[in-house]
Amino acid sequence: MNKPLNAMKALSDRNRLRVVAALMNHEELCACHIIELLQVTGATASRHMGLLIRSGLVQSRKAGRWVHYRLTDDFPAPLFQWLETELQTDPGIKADRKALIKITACKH
Amino acid sequence: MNKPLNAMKALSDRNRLRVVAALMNHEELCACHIIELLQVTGATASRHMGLLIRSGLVQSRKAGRWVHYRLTDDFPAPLFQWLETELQTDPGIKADRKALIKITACKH
DNA sequence: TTGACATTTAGCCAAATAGCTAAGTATAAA
DNA sequence: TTTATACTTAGCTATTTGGCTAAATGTCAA
Repeated sequence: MNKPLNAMKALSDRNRLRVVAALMNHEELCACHIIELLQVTGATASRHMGLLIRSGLVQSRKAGRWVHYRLTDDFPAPLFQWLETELQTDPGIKADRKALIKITACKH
Repeated sequence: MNKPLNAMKALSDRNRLRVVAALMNHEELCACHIIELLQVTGATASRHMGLLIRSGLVQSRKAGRWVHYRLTDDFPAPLFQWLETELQTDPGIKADRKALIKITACKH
């Protein structure tokens, strides 16, 4: 039961859940976007993303100095659907989405 | 995002995930069944069940000296579906299901 | 009412985890 | 080649969490 257990562990932290919610709306986000969104140090963001990658929910792509993250192609569909309905109306997530408009405005 | 976050936290522990998997197959389980399944003290089982209840995934029914647990009526359907597919073939869960046949044989 | 039993709560300890700073690695630009 | 930038890794600290034992609560039976 390690696969679902690791997925649950990955999503059991507020900041990681915020990142996944952001990636459900953004196809791809750069590390610096995530740092900006969560308001944590790069080191902290990097550790969260590493854990999400090891859980199999997120994948990364290195482009020059930048790393871009996205949900994996086989992100579990039922999980996606459930999160979508649960988070759609959440005030915190809505605030994040608003913030991301500005954050992603400067492209890399 | 507290509701999904608390659900994820509830399911991010191996023993609690095992209990939920068991309840997906059993309609209702007594505290003593869960103690027997997990091989932990009553106190530990009670704390896990309290957390599952506060997460909204499980409800309890007191019958005399015994407490029976079941999944809540509004256990998120997509989550149920995902867990079902993920856990169906899991060796640990299959072993639990086998063990539960004997454990639940003596009724309260 | 007393005693036995089922569960919960309180309190302790060890392990895990989220945050930080500082140091290391890798890439691009000067 | 040197410097600056983007990210990761290592190592530290504070907090959380899962296990236990012991004590408390609640219910049934004698």
